[in-house]
Amino acid sequence: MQPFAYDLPCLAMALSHAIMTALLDGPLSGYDLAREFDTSLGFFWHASHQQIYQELRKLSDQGWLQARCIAQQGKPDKIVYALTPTGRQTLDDWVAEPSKRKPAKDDLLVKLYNVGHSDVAPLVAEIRRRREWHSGRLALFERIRRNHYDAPQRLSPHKQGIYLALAAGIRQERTSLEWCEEALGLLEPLLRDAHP
Amino acid sequence: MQPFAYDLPCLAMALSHAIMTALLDGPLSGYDLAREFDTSLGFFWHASHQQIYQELRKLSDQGWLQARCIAQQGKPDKIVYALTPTGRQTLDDWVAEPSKRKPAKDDLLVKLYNVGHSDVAPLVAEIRRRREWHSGRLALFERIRRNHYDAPQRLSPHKQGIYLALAAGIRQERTSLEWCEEALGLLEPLLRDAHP
DNA sequence: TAGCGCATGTAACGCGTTACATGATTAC
DNA sequence: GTAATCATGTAACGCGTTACATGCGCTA
Repeated sequence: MQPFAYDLPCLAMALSHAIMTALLDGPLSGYDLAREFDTSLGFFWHASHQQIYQELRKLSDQGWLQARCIAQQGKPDKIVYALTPTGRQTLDDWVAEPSKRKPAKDDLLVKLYNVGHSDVAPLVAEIRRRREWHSGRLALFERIRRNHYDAPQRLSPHKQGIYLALAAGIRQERTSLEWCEEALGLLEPLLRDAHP
Repeated sequence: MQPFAYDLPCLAMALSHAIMTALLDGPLSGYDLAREFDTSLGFFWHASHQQIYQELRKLSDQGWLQARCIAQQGKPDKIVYALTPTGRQTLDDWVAEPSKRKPAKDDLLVKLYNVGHSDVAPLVAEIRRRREWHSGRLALFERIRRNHYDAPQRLSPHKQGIYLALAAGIRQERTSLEWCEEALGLLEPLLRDAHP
């Protein structure tokens, strides 16, 4: 029954926590957060500004963030959000929960099941495009590692955590690149004997 | 403006195409499809039976699948779906479209940004759990490869496509496993100097 | 004067998950 | 009897995307 339990809407499973995580290092505005979610944390959990603003509203209503309006000169006012002690506690509780893997879904792998029935040329083109993209991503991640996370054993625990996320990204991209090479090696020969 | 355009609801971006892909090899019932999506194709694009039944309804309404009721003895009747020529064409068109990568979102990587602020013990436990899971998955995938996709160069093009999906899975799992080892190597030493 | 950066939102909609629901037959 | 397998659905809801919307100040 639970009369008068929580009327507040439930919060996004993880985005809310990702936002709170981004606020660990200090208060930020929605705009700043949106840019943060285009890089760094956003490499592993992307979010659009629309989603972020809605989430910030909910998090404030819930009491996990404290909003403060800041007047600026030459720029529009902004609203800066800070973690509250309750928010901090909620975040810690979430970190302690077991995470669920979400199986990554990829169109391309489904399309591969159509080889032999459909034309392979577009798939080859797509895999070549991905090879370029992964190679760019890999270069970016490796540059970041070289510049900020060299010698991980000597880093602070906090930076070690971030390093491990980056390391996951690097391994991921490298693997994807290698797979692209393998796939092209197998599919390119099929291009000659074209399809009906 | 487009008056009287399509009144039919838009179809699931990829699940509909995944279902049609599964029907390339012959007609199947919703139940059969649901089992298919627990293995093989489902390794790369999972779907629940609820989702599948709804999608089948839409695909039939759209004219991309043909439903036929089959009476059985000792078992409930079943509805078997087959690709129509229009469906087949739609599928081919989809394969030829460029795919969009969806950046995989993973709670765990976000949680790693909390190291140094929250307790690492639950993260270490989570990574150990994942190590076991990935290792099981890898063993499964490698068994399938050994049994059905040995010597990929000699396979038919259709099987080569499926092989490549499997190969992506194998590389993925291997990479994840290696990452788990690296992460545990870095985080386990932090367990002793425990947290406030 | 046109476009970009800063700054914040609303609305609609689709995909996916979770919970709930039914009912027959076969195997232990 | 009671659990598992076969077989098919409905309803609610939340996350995420896309499209749409506003308005100031600086630079080319």
